[in-house]
Amino acid sequence: MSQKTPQAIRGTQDIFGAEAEAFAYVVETFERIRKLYRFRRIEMPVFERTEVFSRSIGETTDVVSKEMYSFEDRGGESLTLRPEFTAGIARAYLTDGWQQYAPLKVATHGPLFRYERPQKGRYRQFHQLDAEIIGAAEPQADVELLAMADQLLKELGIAEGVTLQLNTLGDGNSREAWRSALVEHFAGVRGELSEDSQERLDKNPLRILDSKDPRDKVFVGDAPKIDDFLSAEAQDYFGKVCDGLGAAGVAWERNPALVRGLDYYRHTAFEFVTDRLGAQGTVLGGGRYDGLIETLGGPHTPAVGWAAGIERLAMLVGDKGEDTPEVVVVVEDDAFVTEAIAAITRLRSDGMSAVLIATGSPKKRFDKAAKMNPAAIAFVRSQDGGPIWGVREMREKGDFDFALIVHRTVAGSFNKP
RNA sequence: GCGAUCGUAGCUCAGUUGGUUAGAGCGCCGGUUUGUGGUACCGGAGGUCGGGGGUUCGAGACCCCUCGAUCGCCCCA
Repeated sequence: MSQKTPQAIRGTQDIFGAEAEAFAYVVETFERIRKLYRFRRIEMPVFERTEVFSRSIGETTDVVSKEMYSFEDRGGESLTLRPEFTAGIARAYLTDGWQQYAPLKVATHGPLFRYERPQKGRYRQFHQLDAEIIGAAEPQADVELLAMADQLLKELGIAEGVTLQLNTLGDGNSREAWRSALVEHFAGVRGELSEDSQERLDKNPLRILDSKDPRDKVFVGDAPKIDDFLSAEAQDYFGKVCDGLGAAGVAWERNPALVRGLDYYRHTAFEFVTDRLGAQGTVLGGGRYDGLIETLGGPHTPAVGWAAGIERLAMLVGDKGEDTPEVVVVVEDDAFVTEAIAAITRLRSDGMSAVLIATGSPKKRFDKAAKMNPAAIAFVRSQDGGPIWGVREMREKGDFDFALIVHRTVAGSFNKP
């Protein structure tokens, strides 16, 4: 290990080869699906004023104080690398006049940053797909978003082993009533809870529900259920979401312990989870955040959205492998490099992927060419002082004579022989 | 922030209870043979064994510190 080479920043990744192909495959599939559902593409800044995130998330949480990449710019302004998409999009909705397009369906993807300890499927710079519907209060919006997520996972070929867990947090009042009941329930057995959960009881009681500690699980089973606190409207809303999912053919299961840590979440909450990624099982998650836009100083605006970790999806997708070239052009005699460059240019213009090999001994050049497993190898050598082309077909490429096509192209002749 | 495991050539790894000039495969470079060519053979470059300190006659192996990686806890917008 050289002393002088700077190390990559902890939690960042250099993605290469088959992994990069899998990553691109995820993004390309998302782009295709998002158009099917008519979500409009947006590009967002990677950093915002810190308050965009701190106000929406809540000043007090650990999330804001410890887990954001915040820094001061030269003017003394506190800025933060985006830890999520939603807050920035909500800000743009207000500052860019996007309210005129409501209900607005938007999609984007890109890097996000969180100051966390890296582990499997978890990085400091990571990447997400994101889809939001802003200004739509009806349950159909939730359904459409979930149907899109479901189709995405299916088309990525990873739906097997991934399940949609669904819950409702109810409206503001339902949620509050449930929360107090939970606090009361757990406070009664406080001393028997894990240390972590005793702290959660004060800071974030809903989170006790998904504690991994067996000491807590004992009391989670008979904890109050949200269903007993839902208002008639909230119950009706959730019912319509469930019905819609049924109509859309989206399979799901109820998880009454699925919660959100932040107060602006209402009604629908969901996660697509797998057990194939160790401790980081959530592959796509989201919910309705009717309270968010108000925290940024906007009017009450219902909205719902989800985000999905690209590297987690890419891990499930598995190796996509890199394409092999269609043609490898081997320069056997260095006198004809120019001809080879002209020829490979024609190949590429005609839509064939091609690589040029012109280093090493002639023998090694052919070895290298063969190793790339191309459909054909084209080679130029000297004969009577001039260049002469040869083509060798390495594998079948359909019902046409690929070698002949390549030969015509490299030789610069498009006439019939 | 906490815990466990790990850190030997570009990559994947060997390296016996601490004992001579630290090895293999792949890759890379060169060559031989084959003379229209993927698989054979020979050779070469490349490592202060993550870094620092300590124990010892002697440390890649043992101890401490440090950095990094992996996985997990916390947190998860």
